[in-house]
Amino acid sequence: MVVEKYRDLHIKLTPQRLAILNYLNGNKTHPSAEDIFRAVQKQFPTMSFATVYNTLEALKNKGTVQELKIDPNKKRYDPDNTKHHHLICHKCKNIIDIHKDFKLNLSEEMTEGFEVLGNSIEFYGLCQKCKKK
Amino acid sequence: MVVEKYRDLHIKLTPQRLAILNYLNGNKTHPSAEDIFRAVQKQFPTMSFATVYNTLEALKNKGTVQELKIDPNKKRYDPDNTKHHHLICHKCKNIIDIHKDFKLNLSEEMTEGFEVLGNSIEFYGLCQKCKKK
DNA sequence: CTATCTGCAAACGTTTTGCATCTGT
DNA sequence: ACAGATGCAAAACGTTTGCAGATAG
Repeated sequence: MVVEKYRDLHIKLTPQRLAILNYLNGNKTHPSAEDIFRAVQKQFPTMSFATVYNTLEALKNKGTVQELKIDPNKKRYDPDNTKHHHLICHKCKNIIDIHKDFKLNLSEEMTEGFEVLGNSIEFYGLCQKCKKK
Repeated sequence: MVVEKYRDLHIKLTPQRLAILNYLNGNKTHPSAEDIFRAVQKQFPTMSFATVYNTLEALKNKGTVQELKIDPNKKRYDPDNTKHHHLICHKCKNIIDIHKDFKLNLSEEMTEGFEVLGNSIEFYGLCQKCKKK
């Protein structure tokens, strides 16, 4: 059952939260808060944005969901917490995941004393559909 | 003189725009619209945000300035239009430029028909100051 | 039982817009 | 001369917050 799966998050599993978790589970569309809101609202007509953001905040803190900075106009969320990158279509803004580990070494002189802990790559291009037009 | 430098942008060079261009010229701080507004307001007390955004829009279209998606809360702008990446401090959000070209090849099967045109890398870490604390 | 969550509405910070006036080319 | 820029205020947009009532653990 679904509930079992999320027990170890140690957050209160309200029906609304379970609906959000189910919507996110395996979701590769990198939805915005509004996408999530709209999807869950079908099941819970009284659903509010406060609950969506509250839940996303909790999931971020647990490391279950990642906030993406890919879209300058709104935050988007990614339930895939394995290390991966993104390939984004310039035109339609569609995003696909790139599961590949790149070795990106920076020389000391470039980092100005920074301790480098991670990286995230955005690839840009045109998806098949947009290329044809 | 400064004006000469920007003639070939073929946009109207108003005093306000020249002030913005001067502020951006060689600027490595990746300023937000408000940073720009505040800086230019000192010279032009009647300066408005509309003018800042309008000018940034024009410069984006000319490829002179790049809009950064690094900060989820506000857009930041980068007048360096050479190919480079960014290293960002998790704590203080300070950004430094990384001028290095990485070869990032993606296999056909990964790109799902996308035509890959470019990439942008964000490195994350802790800057010297924040590391000490 | 109580710490936490929900839903509503109001507040917030950033960005965009409409419009009358002004100005660079 | 006139296309396009300015400045102001209002509106739009995504996100956050305060709070009273509800509920999971």
